[in-house]
Amino acid sequence: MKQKITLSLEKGIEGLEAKNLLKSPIPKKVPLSLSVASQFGDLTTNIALQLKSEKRPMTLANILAESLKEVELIEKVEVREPGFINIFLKKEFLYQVLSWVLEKGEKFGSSQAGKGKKILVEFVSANPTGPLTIAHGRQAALGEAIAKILSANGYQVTKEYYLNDVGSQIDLLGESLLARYREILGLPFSIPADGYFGDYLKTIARELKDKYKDKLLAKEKDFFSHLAANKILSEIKKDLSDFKVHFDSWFSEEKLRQSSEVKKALSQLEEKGYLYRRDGAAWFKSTSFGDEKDRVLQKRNGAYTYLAPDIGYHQNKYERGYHSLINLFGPDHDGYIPRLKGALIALGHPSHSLSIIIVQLTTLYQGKKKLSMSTRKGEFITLRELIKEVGADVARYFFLSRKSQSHLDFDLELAKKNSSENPAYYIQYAHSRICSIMKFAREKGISCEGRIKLSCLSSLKEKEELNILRFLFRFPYLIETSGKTLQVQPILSFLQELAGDFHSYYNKFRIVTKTGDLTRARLWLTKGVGIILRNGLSLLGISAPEKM
RNA sequence: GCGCUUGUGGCUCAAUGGAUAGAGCGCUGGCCUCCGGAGCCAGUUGUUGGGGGUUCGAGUCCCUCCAAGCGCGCCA
Repeated sequence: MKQKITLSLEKGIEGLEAKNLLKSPIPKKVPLSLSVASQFGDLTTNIALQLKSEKRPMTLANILAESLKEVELIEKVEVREPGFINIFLKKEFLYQVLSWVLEKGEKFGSSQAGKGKKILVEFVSANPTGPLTIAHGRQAALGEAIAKILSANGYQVTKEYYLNDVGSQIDLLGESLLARYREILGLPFSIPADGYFGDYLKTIARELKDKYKDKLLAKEKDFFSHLAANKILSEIKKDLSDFKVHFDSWFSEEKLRQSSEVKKALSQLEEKGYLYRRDGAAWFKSTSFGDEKDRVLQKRNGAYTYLAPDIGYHQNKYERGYHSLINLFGPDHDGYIPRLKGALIALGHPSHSLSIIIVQLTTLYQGKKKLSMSTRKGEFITLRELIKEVGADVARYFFLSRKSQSHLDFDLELAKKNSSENPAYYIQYAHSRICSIMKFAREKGISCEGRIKLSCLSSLKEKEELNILRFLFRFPYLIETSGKTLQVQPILSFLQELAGDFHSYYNKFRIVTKTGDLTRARLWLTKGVGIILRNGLSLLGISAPEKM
């Protein structure tokens, strides 16, 4: 539909050009967007305001509007000051949309726009040195939703977790566990100053004592590192699975380092002249790419810095056939972006092929009280505790209710409330209400299965009904936009609005009436809303319960 | 000091550069003999942190100041 209108607008513009009314070249794209309010029609274009001409925008708009009148399914075209062209679609078109929704069901809103292009989404990637925190939870919720949205747009998406299972943090973890082990055996112990003090290591130490007594004291430090990391990793996997987040791939830094990939990437950088040696260390010339200073890749003692294997890792992503990479990082990594991106550009990858989404921190509140967190000190609310307190759906709702680059204040007290004060249930309630209506109708012997009769839908005349139909029309465009902007939050707002309009509609009109055709039409409408709510919630990873 | 992010009713948040800045919570008053009251309806609450600029049009873009969070290692 949009295409048809765009086409005839383009024709109209060519017409203007032919009459020499334009001062600027014809724009490549004609902007056509969904109207912000129903009084402005269904679709809107501001093209007349964009064109440079001797004539007033209003004059141009009126000429262009004429060219649209021919298009089928357009009810009317209005031109409003200062030069908007508002397009009203025929009711028949909206009925058609509803029948598409019912026909396509859970596929409605999906498209093949991505043409199966391979995309890799990397997120969470928390070091296996402690339990997942709520900050990771926010990333998990967001990453999962982005992956689902991209899939719905026809991309072939892989979700990957980069596992920093080697390096100084892991060494510290091992030392910390050894210390706890000695502690529990009644031996003198000391935890490294920048080690891990959380109680979870005590728990592991206790298990070791119960199983092996003091026999492990002879083991190397590495033994404890591996043991602790593996143990914690399996907890992390369990937490994610409880949060309904599933990774397709776990990429081990240790295996990466064992391979020659890191070395290879560094020598490629050297070939291209972006690597030099100074003070016995190997430096990457990241200042060539806007970084504030050059960065060390290989230390004087021969060990890699964090950046080196990370370059190798990203190079490896490209080599695996992904030409579009999306990374979710915490805000503590934002200064890190120029050097990573710089390295990838140096290796010949286009700068737009890597999108980095910074997911800001979450501050947890207990009512008015702020709860502080630090993994190393062992003071934090874990993701597990959060899910236990409020449930996965509510946690997701709050995580996704703000755009990713904003700080999130998470009020535990509000989230725990099982009542109308908790906004998380609003959409779900609409969905279960719909299921309940459908059940009621079935029990009355009214069936709305089978083919939809478009003639029957013409009973939908109320402005509330037409308004809801417009929502259904907007849904596929919403998914499309979301796939481009990688913004998840607008989907939540949309569902919230749709649920709200449906609640109002329900209170004002009866769905199941005495008139057969009207009842069937309204049930179809109700069913359609249910499908959209379900599809939308599913993209967000929130369940759509039939009963609550 | 430098960089990134944020600043919108009492609170938590919306608003592809677009038309009258919207929701929820809170507060006040109403709504089930009938499809789920975790809902609905009405009312209340705004100099979009301050100041300049670009634009037909700015909460949105640019400059500047203020405030908050985070980051500025041969840590990861």
